[in-house]
Amino acid sequence: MAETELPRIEIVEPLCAVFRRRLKSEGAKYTPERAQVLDAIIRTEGLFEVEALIDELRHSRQRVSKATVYRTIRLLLDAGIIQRVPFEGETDRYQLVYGRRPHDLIIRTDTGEAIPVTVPELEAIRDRLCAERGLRAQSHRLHIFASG
Amino acid sequence: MAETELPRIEIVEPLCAVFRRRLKSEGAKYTPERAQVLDAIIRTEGLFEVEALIDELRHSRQRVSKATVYRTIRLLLDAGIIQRVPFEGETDRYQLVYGRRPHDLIIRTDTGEAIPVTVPELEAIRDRLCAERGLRAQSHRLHIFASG
DNA sequence: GTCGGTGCAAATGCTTTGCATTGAT
DNA sequence: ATCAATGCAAAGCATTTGCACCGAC
Repeated sequence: MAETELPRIEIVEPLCAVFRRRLKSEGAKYTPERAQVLDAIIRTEGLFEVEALIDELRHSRQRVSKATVYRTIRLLLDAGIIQRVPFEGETDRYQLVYGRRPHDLIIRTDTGEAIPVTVPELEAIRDRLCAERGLRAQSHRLHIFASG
Repeated sequence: MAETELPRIEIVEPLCAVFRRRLKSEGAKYTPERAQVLDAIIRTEGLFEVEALIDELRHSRQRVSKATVYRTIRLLLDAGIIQRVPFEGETDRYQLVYGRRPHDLIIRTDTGEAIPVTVPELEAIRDRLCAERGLRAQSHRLHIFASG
């Protein structure tokens, strides 16, 4: 399952099914609120902030409270479906990662826009650097700051 | 000035002088409290958290209030002497960067230790990625998470 | 005496939590 | 009935800010 090709792999199974299965496996429920949160995230391009998500959901048919949004985000993190992307000083953003390569980012310093990119050779580099020091690489994060 | 050799350049001038000059240039003062904060940071190995810095300073001869620590950190950031390193979910850490190459880091998830590394080929990669999109790369940051 | 700097305590803003209620099986 | 999920409001934290006081030039 997953994690094979380059920029983005074929997702053979809808994300909501992945999430539902995950929840079921730990005795939790796939509720309308949780579905609503996941849907809103899937509709998102690139990074999102929790506040934007909450706004988005405010106008959705199934109202979802702020507390539930935060709780669902934690579940999605634990499930490996989304990933937190820390920003300096600013509030954390999140992005979908399930079935995708972990994103590297180009962040435009003029517009603030974050452009996901994939740098395949980075994994070899990082593994080598860690191996040289007797460590095992777990993940990495590359932020490139640029302007137009 | 500075910014030349690889892992770390010779610093011809003490950091406190750099800071003092910077402050003077904007009509601000190099106070004992600010000196104390900078000293504590210099004594630090690698990354530090604000809370640890405050603790450290609590036992120093010149007491420094929490507010002043935060205010001084902002000044040091603006001066390019330290850099904020965001961590997922956790509170931000900081590190000295003045007179050093922008660090790439291996961060040990087991011990919290931050190991500066330099990945020369990264600059070519980042320039290429930006050029492909009509952008100009300014800087980058690579954090590799690993454990022993 | 004018300015900036400091410490304190209060305020802020994001996130989490306690608790009573609700809903599904 | 049981067990988890929800919404709300309150609590928690790290950080920032307002303000009165202090010290250097």
